[in-house]
Amino acid sequence: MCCPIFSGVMFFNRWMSSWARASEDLFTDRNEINSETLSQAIRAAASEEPDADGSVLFGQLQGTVVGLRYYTGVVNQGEMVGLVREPQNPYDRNAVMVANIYGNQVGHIKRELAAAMAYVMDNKLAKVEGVVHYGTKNKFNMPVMLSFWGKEENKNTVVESMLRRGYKLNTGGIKSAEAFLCFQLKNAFDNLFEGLMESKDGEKEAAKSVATPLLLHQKQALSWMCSRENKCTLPPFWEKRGDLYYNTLTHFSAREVPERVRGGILADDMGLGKTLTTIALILTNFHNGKPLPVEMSVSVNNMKQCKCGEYTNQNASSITESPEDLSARTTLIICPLSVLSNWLDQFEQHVHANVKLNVYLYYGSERNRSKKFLSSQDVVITTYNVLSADFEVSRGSPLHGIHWLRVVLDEGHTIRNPNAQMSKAVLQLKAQRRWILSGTPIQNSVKDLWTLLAFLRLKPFDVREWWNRVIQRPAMQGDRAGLQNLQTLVKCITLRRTKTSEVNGRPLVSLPEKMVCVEQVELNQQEREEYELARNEGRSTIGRYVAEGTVLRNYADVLAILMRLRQHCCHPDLLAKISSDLGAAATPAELRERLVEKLRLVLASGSDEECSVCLDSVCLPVITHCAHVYCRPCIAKVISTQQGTARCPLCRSDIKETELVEVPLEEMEDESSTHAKKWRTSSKVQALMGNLLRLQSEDRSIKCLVVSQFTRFLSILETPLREHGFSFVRLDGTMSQKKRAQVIQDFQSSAANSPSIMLLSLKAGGVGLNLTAASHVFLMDPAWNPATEEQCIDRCHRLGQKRKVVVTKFIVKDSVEENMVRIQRKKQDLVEKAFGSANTDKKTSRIDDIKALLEL
DNA sequence: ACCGCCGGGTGCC
DNA sequence: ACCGCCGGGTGCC
Repeated sequence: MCCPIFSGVMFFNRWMSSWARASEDLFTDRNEINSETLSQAIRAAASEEPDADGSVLFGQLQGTVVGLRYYTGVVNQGEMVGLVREPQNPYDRNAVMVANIYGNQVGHIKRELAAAMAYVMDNKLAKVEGVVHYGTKNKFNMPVMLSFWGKEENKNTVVESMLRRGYKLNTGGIKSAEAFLCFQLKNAFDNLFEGLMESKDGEKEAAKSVATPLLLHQKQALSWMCSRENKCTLPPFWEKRGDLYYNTLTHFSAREVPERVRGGILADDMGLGKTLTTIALILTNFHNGKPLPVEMSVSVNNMKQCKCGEYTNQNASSITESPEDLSARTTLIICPLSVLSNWLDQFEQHVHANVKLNVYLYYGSERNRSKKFLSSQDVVITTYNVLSADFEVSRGSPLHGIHWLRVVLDEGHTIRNPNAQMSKAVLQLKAQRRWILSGTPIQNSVKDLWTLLAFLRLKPFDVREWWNRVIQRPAMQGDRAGLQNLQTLVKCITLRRTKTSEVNGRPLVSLPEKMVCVEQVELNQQEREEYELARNEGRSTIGRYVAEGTVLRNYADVLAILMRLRQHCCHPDLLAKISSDLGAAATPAELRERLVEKLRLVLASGSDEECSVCLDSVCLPVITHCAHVYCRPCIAKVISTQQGTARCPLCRSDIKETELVEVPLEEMEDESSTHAKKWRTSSKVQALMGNLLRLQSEDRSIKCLVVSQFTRFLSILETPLREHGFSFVRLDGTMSQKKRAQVIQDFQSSAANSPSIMLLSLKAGGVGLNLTAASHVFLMDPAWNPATEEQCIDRCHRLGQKRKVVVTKFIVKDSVEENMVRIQRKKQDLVEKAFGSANTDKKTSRIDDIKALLEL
C-alpha cells in the first residue's frame, strides 16, 4: 500500500506537523494523517520559520543524538538534520527531536543538552541547525554538529545561557557573517535567469482544437511543458545511487523516488505568447499525454459529435510510475484582475469555434460555488483576490475542496511574499500539476523565489528551513556555490526566452519594423523668455546650495527645479504655484506641510521617481526630513539596520522612523485649477497637432498613443483634440480596473467609429497592457529612465502588431530635455556612489556630479 | 553487610 | 552497549 508518493507525503506531513507544534500527536499512525493537518502545517511552517536575514553564526557545539534504535529515520554522512522542539513530550518537556529531510525521526537530543537548547529555542534566541558528519551507522546514538544562528544582539545571552549549563559554544574560526541588504546583491540575482535561454529540445504540435498555429518557440515551450507534466525525471540535485535516491545538497537519501515536480515556471518575456502556450497545453496534454476530450459542434463539415482524441487507459507505457487521479479534469487559472478579461479573450480567440470548451469565470458575487459544477469544467478562471477571500471566509472554500488537474498562476510573482494571505491561499490548493507564468520571477531578491518553489512542491525546499539553509542564506552571503546551486535549481524548472532570444539563428518573433525619430521643437519667443527666467532662477538657487555646501540636503529642491524646467518645455499651465524653500519653515507643522508639498510635487508629476534603496519605482512613498524620497519599507529597513544612528543614504543626515512623512490619503490631484483658466496652446501642442492632422489625412485607420508623464498635460491636450473632432480615449493611473478594461477594449476595437487616439500616462497600466491597435507613438516629454519609455513603446510594438511602428519623441531644442538621458545616467552613478561608502571624502565628488548635471 | 565485589538486566526523550 | 547504570545476590582465602 505504501506507494512512493504517498509515503513521501506522509513522512513530509509528519515532519510538518511537528513544526506546527500543535497538540497533534507526533506519533500518529501514518495512515490517519489527512490533508487538513498537512495544510495547517504548511501554513505554520511558512509563518514560523523565521527569515534568515541578518542572522549571524554564534558558534558550534558537538552534541549527541540518542534513541536511534527506536526510529526508522536514517542519515548519511554530512547530512543536514532538523531539530524540532517537542514540548508535549510526556517524558521531558524540554525534548528536542531530530529528523531528516523527509521528516523521518532519527532520535532525540540528549536530555541535558536538550534542556539547555530548549531555553534558547523557546525564547527564539537562536535557531539551531544540525549536521551529522560521522557515526551515521551507529546503532544507539550519534554525534551531531549543532550550529547556533541568530540576531547579533542575542549572541551573548545565548553563549552565556549555554555555558551556564555546561555547554561551551565554539566560536573560533568563524568569520562573522555580515548583514547584507538585499539590494547589494541585486546584480547577482539579475543574472540568475541568464543562460536559461538555450532552446530546450523538441517541439510539439498543439491539439487540433487549438485554432491559432503556434510559432516555433511556442511549440518548443509546449513540448517542454508536456514533458514536465508527463516525464518522471528526478528533481534537481537528486541522483540514483544503487537502489537509493540521493540528494547531493542535503546528503539525504531515500528508498522512494522523490516526488516529481509536475510543472514549473514559464518565464518568457511578455509578448512571446505565454497565454496561448498555456491554452495549448490545456487542450493538448490531458491524462497520459492525450488531448483533452472536447465536444465538437455539429455545424462545420457535417461532423458528428465526436470526442476529439478520447483518452484510453492503456497507453501508459511511458509514464505512470505514480498513480494519479484520472478523473481530475479541470485546470484552475489564477490571475490578477487586470488580465482576467485577456484570458477570456484569448480562449475565445485561440480555441476552434466549433469546439465546446467549458470555461467558467469564477468571479463576482453570483459565482457558482458548487464543487461538482466546478470540477466538471475544463477551465476555471479566477483572481488572486477571490481565491484568498474565499479562503479567509470559510474553511469550506470551494476552490480548496477540489483536486485540480492543474493549477496555473498567471503573473506568479504576485505570491512572492509568503506571509500574504493570497500566497497562503495559493499554497494550499490541491493539484496534480502546477505552473507559474511570470515575466519577472525575481523582483528584488532570492527570497522572492521561495513561495514559487513551495507552490511547485519542490522537495525539500518547500520546507522553509532547507531553503534557508541550503540556498537562501549562502546566496545572500554571496557564496559562489550557493548562487550556483540556486541557478541550477531554477534552470531545471524554468523556461525563459526573451524577445531577443534566437532559435537556430532566427529571432523568436518577427515584429514589424520600429522606427524612432526625434522631432525638435522650437519654443516661441514668449515661451523661451519664460523658460530662461525659470532656468536662471533655478541656477541661482542651486548655486546658493553649492556655496553653502547643502546641495545634497536640498536634493528634492534640485529635482523640483528640473521638474519645473521640464514642465515649461511642455506647456506653461503645467507649472503649479509651488512656493517656499524648506529652510523657511518655522513650526513643525509647517515643515511637515512643506515636505508633503514637495513629495506631492515629485509624485504627481509622474516623474518616475526611483527609490535609491531598491532602485525601483517608489512604492508607498515617504519623504525624509532632509527631503529625500524612498519606499517606506526600504528606508524603514535601513533605519532598523542602523539602529538609532541611521543616516539618509543620499545625504547622510540623521533620519528617524517617526519623522518619515507621507502624502495624506485624501490628497488627489486638483484638476480644477487648470480648467479655471482660459485654454492656450504651446509649441509642443502645436507640434503634436500638426502630426496628428497629417496622419489623419494620410490614413484614417491609423491609431496613435499620445504619451506624457504629466497627467495634467494630457488634460490640456484634450481641448485641441476635441476641437479638431478626433475621437479619443484616456488611460491613466487613477482609473478603476473596470474603466481601464473598457477604455482598452474600445481603443483596441477595429470598428469604424472606434477612438483613434489614446492619451496615455507614461506609467499607467501594468506590463501586460496590450495596445497593438496603435502603430504611432508620440512621446511628449522624455523620461528620466529610458527603460520606462521602452516599456511604453512595447505596449504597441509587441506580438499582434500588424503595422510598422513609428515613434516620435518631442524634444525642446536648447533645453533641459536634451540633457535628460545624460542626467539619468549621472543620477544612477550618484546613487551608486552614495551607497558605495559612508566615507565623507566622496561627498565632494557627489556635489561635483550635481553641478555637472545642471551644467553649472 | 550501614560496606565492596560480582554479574545479569538493561538502555531516548 | 566491547559502555555506564541499576539493583539483587553475596560475603575470608
